[in-house]
Amino acid sequence: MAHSTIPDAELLDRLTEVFRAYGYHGASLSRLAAASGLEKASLYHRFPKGKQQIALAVAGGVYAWFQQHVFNPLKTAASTRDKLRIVIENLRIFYADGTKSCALDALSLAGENDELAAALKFALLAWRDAFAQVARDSGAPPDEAGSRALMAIAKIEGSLILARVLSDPAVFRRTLDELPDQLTGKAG
Amino acid sequence: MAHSTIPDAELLDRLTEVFRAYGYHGASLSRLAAASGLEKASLYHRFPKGKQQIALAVAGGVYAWFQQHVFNPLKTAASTRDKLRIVIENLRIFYADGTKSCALDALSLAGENDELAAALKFALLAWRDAFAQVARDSGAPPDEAGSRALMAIAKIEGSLILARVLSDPAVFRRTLDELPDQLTGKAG
DNA sequence: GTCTATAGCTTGATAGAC
DNA sequence: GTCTATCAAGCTATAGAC
Repeated sequence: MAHSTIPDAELLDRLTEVFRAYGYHGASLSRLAAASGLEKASLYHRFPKGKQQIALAVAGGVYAWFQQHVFNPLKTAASTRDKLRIVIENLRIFYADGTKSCALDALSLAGENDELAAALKFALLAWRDAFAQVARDSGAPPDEAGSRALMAIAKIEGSLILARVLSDPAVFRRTLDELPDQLTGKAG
Repeated sequence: MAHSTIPDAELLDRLTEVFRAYGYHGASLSRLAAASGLEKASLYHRFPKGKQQIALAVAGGVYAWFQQHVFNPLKTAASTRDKLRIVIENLRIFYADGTKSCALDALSLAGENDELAAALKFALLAWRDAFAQVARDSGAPPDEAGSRALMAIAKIEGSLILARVLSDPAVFRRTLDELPDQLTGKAG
């Protein structure tokens, strides 16, 4: 991609925003082209298999972001409190304080797209495992830790829907505030 | 089947399923026609303003269902425990044990559609108020009751996304199991 | 009230110039 | 690597027969 006028990372970011805002079916090639600043034919040059490949790249990009800003920080030797403070701040940034949807939600109504569905499932399981480790560190048994992690993720996902419908990020903010207690078991 | 009129309620149910399965943009007139058994022109006879009107009717139908099977049961004089048992069973039915999406989620990425957005917000606030009353009945102050209600709804919505991505309804089931404690404050 | 047929636009995708 | 131009198929929506 040496001669590209727009860097790959920047391009992927812009494409991601379209999928998060409109969902899989609503993210048309026209919208993707307009948002990226490229023409449709140029998008096909970079993603020869078209929209499915773009969606898969978006899912992969989001996974990579989470790996760097959520999963990896939780694996350091820092205290649970310090790690969670960083991760919560990063989640606040990723979801733009509750104003942007989760890619997991936006992409999971794609219909016939097994590869994408598998990628979303893989990413979600990695997220669960990262959160579950926090629960284990605070004394939860393995299966309880996994359930607690999934519940915490469910609250985040759900609060983003509510923030969207209500045009009010308050529920999302409270969810992030409660995340430490949620994972460490001080609340159900 | 040809030339036989379909009852309004049955028709609305089938249209609703398409929106819940594919989202607003993915629910094309062709899919709506195929699922309803009517031709596109017949759908326009019943909904002259087209897809926007269908989506609005779907939102209204879901609201009516919730009013009858969730909001009203919570207003009876029965015990909190008994009321919640009924409501939880009805939610399990509506979401088909976690295999069907929430209309709130599926319709809220519609883009430019202020009327639909307002209807979704209205329905969600009614749901919040119904759950909040349960929290108040168990001693929560008004604003805490409202927050607790929204959190409970967020968990339901989020667990449906997770169930969809994981193809596993376990998280949704656990969310429903925890709903009574969630609302009455025995868990955060 | 439902149908067939079709209009006009948008979609995902391709060909070929530069 | 990006562009203009184009295609067939799909889209929302309409007209008019029965």
